[in-house]
Amino acid sequence: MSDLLERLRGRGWRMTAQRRVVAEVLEGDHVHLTADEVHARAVERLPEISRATVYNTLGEMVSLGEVIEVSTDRRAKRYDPNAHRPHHHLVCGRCGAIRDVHPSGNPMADLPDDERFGFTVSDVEVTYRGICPNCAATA
Amino acid sequence: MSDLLERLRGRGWRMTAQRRVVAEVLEGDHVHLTADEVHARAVERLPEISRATVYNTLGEMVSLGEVIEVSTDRRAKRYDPNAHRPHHHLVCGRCGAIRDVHPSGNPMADLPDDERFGFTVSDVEVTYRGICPNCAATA
DNA sequence: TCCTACATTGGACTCAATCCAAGTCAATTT
DNA sequence: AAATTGACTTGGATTGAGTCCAATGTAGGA
Repeated sequence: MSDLLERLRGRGWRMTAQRRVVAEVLEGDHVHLTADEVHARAVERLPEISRATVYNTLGEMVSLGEVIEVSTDRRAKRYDPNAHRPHHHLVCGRCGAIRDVHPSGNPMADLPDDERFGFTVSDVEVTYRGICPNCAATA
Repeated sequence: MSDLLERLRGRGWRMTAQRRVVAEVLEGDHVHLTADEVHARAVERLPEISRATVYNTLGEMVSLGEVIEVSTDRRAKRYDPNAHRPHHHLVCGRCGAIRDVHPSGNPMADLPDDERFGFTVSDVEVTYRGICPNCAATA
């Protein structure tokens, strides 16, 4: 069931009720919750969990590489448990909805040496922006 | 001289000392200043200019399409006057330095229809991340 | 020159996130 | 099973970036 939880346990992560609940809340595909949304859902299962703990826990999952931090706009960061398969994001500019996408092509290979300015380039992030069908209907 | 200033004037933009100074501060290539940095430099020329005005003015230049807002991390937004030529960004994860880059390839064409989820996709942003030579030396 | 619609100001406010010192607890040790 | 202890949690204060707003100033047209 809890894929993420299993992965975390497998890393010898110290388990607490709070951490378990946060991990459970993050299960699923196309899940991109903000810290506040995670907190709201966590509170349903564990009423006394604090915001600080949610922030701490999410931050650690990110450090462990089991969750990806997605910052597509100036609003709150979103947390994506889909860390096992490389992917990019498609974002609705109106409501902020996010979908995981897997474009063809290899943008890393598209950056010529003479445009690297001596940087050690380690990562590329591609963000597609547009309007989701839902917002388009409510234009 | 001031390319940006000319473009803005040409659009019938009401000119004030504050707006002129902000436009002047933004001249150049690979310029990616934060609002606060723009304010600091503007104050040197016009001591009484306020932060609010810098924010307002930058915001308007962005609406006019003459300046691009670059938000590559959770730190302050940066403002890029290079709005005439499409480009992407290479960012140093350590110090936040930014370079404009022009990768080959067309990421827009790389997103298959069945991965668009009904969105009207209007834009793609590619962000390369790494470490700049300067930070690499000071490892 | 006068007028007025638009621009500027600075201080209060918001929102997301981080910090911190005190209290709590999971897991190891005895 | 109890003691131990270093890691985890808490909530309130704080930070940082940015926005808002009512009062004041001014560019540019008549």
